[in-house]
Amino acid sequence: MIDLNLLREDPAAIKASQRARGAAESLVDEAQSADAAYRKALNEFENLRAEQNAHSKLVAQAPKEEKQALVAAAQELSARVKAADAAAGEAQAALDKLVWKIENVVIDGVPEGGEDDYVVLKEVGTKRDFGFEPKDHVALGESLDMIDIERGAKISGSRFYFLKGWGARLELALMNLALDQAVEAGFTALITPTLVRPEIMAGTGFLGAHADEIYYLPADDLYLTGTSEVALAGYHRDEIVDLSEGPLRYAGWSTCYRREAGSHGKDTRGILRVHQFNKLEMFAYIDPADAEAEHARLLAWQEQMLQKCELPYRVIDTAAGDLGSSAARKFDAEAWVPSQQTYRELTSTSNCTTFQARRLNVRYRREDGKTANVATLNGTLATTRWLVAILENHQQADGSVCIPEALRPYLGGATSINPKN
RNA sequence: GGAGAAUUCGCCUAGUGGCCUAUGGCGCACGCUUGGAAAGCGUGUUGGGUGCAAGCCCUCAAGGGUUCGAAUCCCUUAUUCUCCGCCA
Repeated sequence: MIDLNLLREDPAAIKASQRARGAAESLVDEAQSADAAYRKALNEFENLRAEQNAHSKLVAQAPKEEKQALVAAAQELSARVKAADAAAGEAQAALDKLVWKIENVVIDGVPEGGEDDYVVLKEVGTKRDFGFEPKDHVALGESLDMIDIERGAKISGSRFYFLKGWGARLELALMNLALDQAVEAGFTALITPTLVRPEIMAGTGFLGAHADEIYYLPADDLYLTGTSEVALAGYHRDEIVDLSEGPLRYAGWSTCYRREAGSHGKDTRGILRVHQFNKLEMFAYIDPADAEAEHARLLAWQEQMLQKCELPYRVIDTAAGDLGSSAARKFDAEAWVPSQQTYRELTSTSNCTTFQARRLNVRYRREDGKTANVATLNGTLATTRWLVAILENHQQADGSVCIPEALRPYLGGATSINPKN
């Protein structure tokens, strides 16, 4: 949620952000008056409560014969306190409802507009001139016996698959390469729960507009997470974390589950868009003043991984309207996919500033001893989707796939994956 | 799945309806003492809300309830532990 102080002091900034996102500006005015009403109601309740507390002391100390009269007065006061309490509670609920609808305030420089209004920040690497008709990852996965989509569908339905042989090994190699890089950079490795309680799902903002993207287990009232970000963000919920030795950085590995409810007919071929995949996610808790610098670092680590996998890619600055509600800025790195002659997202990194931490109540102690909300940031370091780009970009004319050097130590030193016959 | 016990400040702990504006210890911080340290002594030490401020309000796992008044009584939920049962 947004900072209420900002709502009081600089509502114009929030309005500008809402405008850039194409979201309702009127929410800001509504929230402001709800805030004023809440504070008024709270004040009335607190004054009455103070009166009641004082009166209660009189009752306790009064001699027996006076007690009855005092209690009678207290009863009447008690009723008024109860009413004021209820009114304040309602005012707060009304305020919360409005405030929760306001999305994070975008950072200056984020392009305005929607999905197609991104700005390309850079293009790195060269797209290969194959000199032959490159196969797509489905054909490669099949001929190299790495990806079995048919049997995936037989077992679990569409958008499921088996990774087999070199496919399974390549996936684990990729995850291990990413994990080792993260650990070397100072991240703490975490394997996270993938089933979480409703309040964690809601707290991380995933139960909002995209609730139908999420698998839910009604018998247990648990949600399957679409990213370990959920568990990583919830990890320090209701805590005052120690940032005196620098930011807390976690590298969370988990399987991710997504219903892909809104994408029927989109990317139906192959493993580009699937219901279940693995992901290594970076997550940082940091002093808000350092958040933008950390965002740049996360992006740099992502680029490092892409370069280790020897993939041509570009980096885009996502437009305001295409940001998640928690993100104040988002960079995506997209790898070139030869069979589609287009760039496809392999990583995404969001700076959530204090928005997510405020909702999850994660704070740190500042140098002046006061507590304040931390900033949280997240970013992908590897996912199953990377296999698509790796297979397609490194395929050879003879149908084999050359293994990027950085991955070889994780694959017993193998240099290429070859067809059986 | 069944039965029982527990949850109080970073940690341990006192507390069975008004004197709890929550006890004591450990730890931590600051001060005194010291050549310096330890010990000792003293002071401080949960967070949050609201207000220009003084202050006031909330916070004893969470949420409800009873009561003029709840850490304390009742209900629900969560978590932990013990025992029994079941089990890949």
